[in-house]
Amino acid sequence: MAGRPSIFDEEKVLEKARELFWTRGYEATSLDQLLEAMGLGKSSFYHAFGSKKELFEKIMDRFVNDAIHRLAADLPIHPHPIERIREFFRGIASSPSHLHRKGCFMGNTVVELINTEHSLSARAAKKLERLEELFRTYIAAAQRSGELQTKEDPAVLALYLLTVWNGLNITRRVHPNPEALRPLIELQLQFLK
Amino acid sequence: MAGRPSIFDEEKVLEKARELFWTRGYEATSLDQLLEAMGLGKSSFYHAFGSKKELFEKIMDRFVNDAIHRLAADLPIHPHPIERIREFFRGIASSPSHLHRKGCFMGNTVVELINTEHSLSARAAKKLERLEELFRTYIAAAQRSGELQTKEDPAVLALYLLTVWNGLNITRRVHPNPEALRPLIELQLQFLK
DNA sequence: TTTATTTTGTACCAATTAGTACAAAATGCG
DNA sequence: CGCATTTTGTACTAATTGGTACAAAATAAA
Repeated sequence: MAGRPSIFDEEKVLEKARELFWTRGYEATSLDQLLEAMGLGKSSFYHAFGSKKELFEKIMDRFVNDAIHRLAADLPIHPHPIERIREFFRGIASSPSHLHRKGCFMGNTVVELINTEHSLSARAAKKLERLEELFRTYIAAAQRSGELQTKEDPAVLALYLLTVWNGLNITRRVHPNPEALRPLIELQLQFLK
Repeated sequence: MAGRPSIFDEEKVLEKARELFWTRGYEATSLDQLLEAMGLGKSSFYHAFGSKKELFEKIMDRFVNDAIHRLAADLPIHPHPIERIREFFRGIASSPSHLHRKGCFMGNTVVELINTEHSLSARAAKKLERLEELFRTYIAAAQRSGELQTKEDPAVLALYLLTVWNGLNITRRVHPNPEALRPLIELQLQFLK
């Protein structure tokens, strides 16, 4: 227990790497771009993170998607969880355009890597399943509490919401304007009543 | 008007290339993989297609997404166009698993290249807009003919269907089984009445 | 059969890819 | 201090990336 102290703050350096991976994807993010953004030398990088792939895995596990994370944190303390879910989706419409272009980190990863780096794609898919589970849990609870009247199977409704999320994250790339997205989202949310 | 005859059938060779691009994506498909699959030498390749990027553009323009193409061909001759659209979506559930893994060529392209090869991503986005227009046209017609009772704005309904399509093409990667997809799709189609 | 035209095969290229080897530097502990 | 331990910087690799140069091959028309 001694050794030369490391210069970098792991938290900050991972954040920089995530930003790059999120916007450019896995393959299109080169090691040199990572090193530059993280402010690390090659030696420190490999010593600390092992490989590009391991770094990517670590980032997926740590941050998941910001949005998912925030939602998961908010739901248990919200008096009307379903309303919080509605806000989750409504927020998409008013996002700044650079967020439209980034879309969903996990969705992007599933799409990009499913036939080339399947283990990474599957790992991302599991995060999306966690989001789906989150939806299912709170939908079921809301049906019991009376916040939701619908008799639809919570599992199907949850999968529906996941698909809305996935769909919006492509559609918002095609139509990055709130005027198009807002009525679309309101329509989609009509199943949540 | 003379010259050495070319060995390859352009149609077949483009089909091979599309298959590769569709499953692996743009970046992850190397020139060597293309040459091998197409059965061409480098010289013939560059002479005939210019560059990897131009080839990709040509393929996008020519084939678009198979599914979109077939739908666009069927709709004008179908007695109940909306029912044809429903079948379009129901077909997803019963697709073989290799199609689940491929997803939508244009959706994949929008996602992969939006921050790295923006012109290609935008080109793909335009194809998706064509699909959206197709939906809008036939929804509006069905409202006039009485096949649809809903009073929802055809533009919003069309964007909704595009988003369902986009969403399913990610969700089907996470849940490639018909038992999960079928009730989901039926739920989503309830707006089409 | 020459000639213009087009396609093809081979060799080559500079740049970039992810990743390693290894010694020097910087610490805490005994 | 001196030593074990850890992190860092520099140099180096082997493989792969997309793309070019150029001459040989194969044709149709004159």
